[in-house]
Amino acid sequence: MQDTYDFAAVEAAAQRFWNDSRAFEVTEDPSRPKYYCLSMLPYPSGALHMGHVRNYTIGDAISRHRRMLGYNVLQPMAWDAFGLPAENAAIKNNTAPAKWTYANIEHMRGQLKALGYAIDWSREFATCRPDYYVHEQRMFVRLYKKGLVYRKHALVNWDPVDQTVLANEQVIDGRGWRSGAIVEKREIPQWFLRITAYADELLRELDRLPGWPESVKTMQRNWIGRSEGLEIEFAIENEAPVTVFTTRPDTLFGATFVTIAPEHPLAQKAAAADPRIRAFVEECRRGGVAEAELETQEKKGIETGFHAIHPLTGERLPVWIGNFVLMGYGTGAVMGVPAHDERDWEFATKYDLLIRMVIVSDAVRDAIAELGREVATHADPMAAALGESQPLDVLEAPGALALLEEFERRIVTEGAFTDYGTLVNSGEFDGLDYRGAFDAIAARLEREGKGRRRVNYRLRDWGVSRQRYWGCPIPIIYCARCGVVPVPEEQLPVVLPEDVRFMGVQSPLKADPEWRKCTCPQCGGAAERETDTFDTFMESSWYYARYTSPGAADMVDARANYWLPVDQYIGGIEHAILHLLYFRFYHKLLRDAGLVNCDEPATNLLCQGMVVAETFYRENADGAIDWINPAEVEIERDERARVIGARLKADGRPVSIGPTEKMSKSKNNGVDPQVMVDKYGADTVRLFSLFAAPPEQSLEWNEAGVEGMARFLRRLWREVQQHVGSRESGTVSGERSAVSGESSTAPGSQPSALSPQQKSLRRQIHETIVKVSDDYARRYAFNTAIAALMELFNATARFDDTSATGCALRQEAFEAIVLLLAPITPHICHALWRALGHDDPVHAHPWPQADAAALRKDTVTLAVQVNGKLRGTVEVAADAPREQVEKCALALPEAARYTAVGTVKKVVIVPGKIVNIVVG
RNA sequence: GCCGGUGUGGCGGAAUUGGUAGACGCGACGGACUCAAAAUCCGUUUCUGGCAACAGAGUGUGGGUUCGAUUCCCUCCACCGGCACCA
Repeated sequence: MQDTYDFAAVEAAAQRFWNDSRAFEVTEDPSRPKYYCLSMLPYPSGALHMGHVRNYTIGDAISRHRRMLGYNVLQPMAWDAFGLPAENAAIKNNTAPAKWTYANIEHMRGQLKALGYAIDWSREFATCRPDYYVHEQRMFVRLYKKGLVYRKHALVNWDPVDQTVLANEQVIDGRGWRSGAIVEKREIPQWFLRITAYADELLRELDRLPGWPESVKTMQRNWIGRSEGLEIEFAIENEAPVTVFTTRPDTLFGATFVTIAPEHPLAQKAAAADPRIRAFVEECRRGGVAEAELETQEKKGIETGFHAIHPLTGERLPVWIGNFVLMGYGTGAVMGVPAHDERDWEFATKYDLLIRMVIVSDAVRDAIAELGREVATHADPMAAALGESQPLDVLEAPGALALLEEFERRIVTEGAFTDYGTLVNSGEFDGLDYRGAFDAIAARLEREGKGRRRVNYRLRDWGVSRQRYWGCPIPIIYCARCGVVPVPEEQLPVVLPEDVRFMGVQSPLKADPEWRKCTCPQCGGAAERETDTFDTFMESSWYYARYTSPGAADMVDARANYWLPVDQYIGGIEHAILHLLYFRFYHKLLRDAGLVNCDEPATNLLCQGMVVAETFYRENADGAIDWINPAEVEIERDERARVIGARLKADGRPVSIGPTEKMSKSKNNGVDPQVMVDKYGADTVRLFSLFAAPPEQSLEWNEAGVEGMARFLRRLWREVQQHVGSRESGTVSGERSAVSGESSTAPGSQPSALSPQQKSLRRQIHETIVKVSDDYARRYAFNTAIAALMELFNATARFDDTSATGCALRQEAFEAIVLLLAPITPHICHALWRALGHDDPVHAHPWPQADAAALRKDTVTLAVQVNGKLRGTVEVAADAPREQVEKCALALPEAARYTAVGTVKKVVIVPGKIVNIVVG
């Protein structure tokens, strides 16, 4: 055993042991319970960042804990290797995306291995390899044949200068990131997966995922956005009718205009006839397609000159074009009900359109009903007494009209009334509530053939086409004679050429006149391949399944049903909607293809928070901001330890302190995990990652905190070493503890023989086992588990009993600490466990069990409150009767002082917790 | 704009089912060791008043429920994540 803690040697030795013994390679074993612990796979961006370290450290702690509990644990790793950054790097450095990506993978694999994760590396793969994506192409072809794939036109961001499609991320303030040109919307043909066919199941199954965070389920529910409403047809004078969808048919009589999308055929027609309208439609093309951009832009419109006929009143309503109506959503047209819709109200107010109230609030209805009752009492006392007055048939009642007019005036001047209420100004439907009006209006429109009930989803089909090179080729062939032909399965994969030269912004696939040339599988004539590639969400939607079946001829084989579903999935909250919805959708596709037999891919989900750090900056003379890395800065404090400033170490001059933000290149506040591992060791980095915050919260990286963790591990090493040294020197005989389960002469076997101090330490050991076990298994609260282990360690270090029993207790305490800490800091625990005299490796040792006898308490401490305010504590026997507890509490001098001045009204006793004396 | 989340000492955080607010760590301060420094060890550390005993205040804001609220309900504010082509 070494005197001082040499983390580099300890970590290298442990990693060599795990590697040589293939400790974490697993196979299916029906005799043991399985546990599939999955962390989201990384994009190989070049270097590991702290977000990865956090994610994988959480997953590793969970995996190693489960392993010690006896589970057959699968923890795999792969590379989400297709994506935009590789193309950007290719343009910048003039290297092929493949070469860049593979080099990054090599480097990052080494970084992951240095962190000591218990990963089964034999299952590793990169998603950019043909033997991975061939399965994705085959699935696409099968889905095409099933009718779950289709092609349609959809809007993209178009950079008119670079002549290329831009990702939303590449549109900054409405301009292309490279060219600076104002981005336009452009419609191009694209491939879609019919996720909406699964919308209902994706929604319903959320209720059967108790292990997923409520917040994620709520976000997914809202994203799917199931709504029941009516499709209503508005006839247009001299033109084809326009169909709108509404969830508020009860407000139909309040419709005073119709708004259509700029891309709507009717809008196109209007634009052709009127240059002013053409200019407006043209203006609507400016800017990108991101929803956040569309929803925050100023609502604008123009009148088309067309008129719609209200389906029930026959009234002529003006047809407007609105920039907030989107062709891709619903029918591309909405009815304008300004009195009862926020957005329509704004639009009507801006363009001076009619606002007609057709719903009144319950408060107004009740007030009018009250007036009506008064009138009725005179006219027909009997009916009034029976409550038969029809509230809205009594508008003649004095004051009723005034109430209505006042309500309408408030709507017109202050804003729409969007709650449910009672119908007015709606002909035969007056007096009905929302539900009644919905049904009655639906019935009438259906009878007259002017509308139908419809369930609508906010969820749109998944557009999978990308006009990029570095992705999986879409296996489709276009033939002049046969049209669209999927590539036959036996001709797959369609291989993406990796040895390409990147010139400018265009995809090498599209630039190469040869690659696309092929023969039509149907007629044998000359044809062309699709040059678009898949959205990279495709690869990350089924990788979890591939891990279970390395080398399988199909996507997966029978092994998938041993491992799936994933027992614990861990990843960033930023994936709450898109990735996790596609992941669930794809699993259902696998199930319906007969490849797996469960309904959901993951039973438990943990979303970890971001890793953040302080930012520091200096403003240049020209107003530009230089962001300075926290590692280069020194903090200044006042006498109360408050931060008052910061200086650059290099020049000693002050820098400004910015907000604490997510680690990023742009704010230069990233901390390189590699630097931390080199300086402090993997165990210290892992320990800090789990200690500084609970997994779901954001984690603030702070190097002083890291040093604290290193200090703790050094102390642990030293104390265990001293304990082992004193034991070996013969001061005491080498006893084994109850914790490791290997002894019959443990202190636990004669509890009555223990001194109060010994009893107290032994209780703390076993209380810690209970608490830490719960923190691991139920709460994933590694921060509090570590805190409890630190407390136990501090108590053990202070415990200076040199008797044989004392030494045995120390052994018991250190064994507990090492076992309980092993999933978090596996390297040091691997070495210390050996030092404590064990031959089996700690990662394979059973998780410790608490001894119930050690937990037993004779007395309890109760807090004594007077009127809810703490005044002292009393110590009573654990089984003391209520009367005695009350007597002790009232006898407490601090309490008696208050009870003396007033009378005791009540004494609340919560057994084992508090006594609250209520004094009046 | 819409959806979801968060807010507690100087800082990160704890308080698990409505029951002693501030565990654990960092920082700061005082002390020991040292020629000195680093490292290490011991102690103090929510704020206000007080020599002290002690008293009062306190979990983003304002209100409510309760014997008792960081925890439950309502209002407002600030910040963070997502918004379908970043991954």
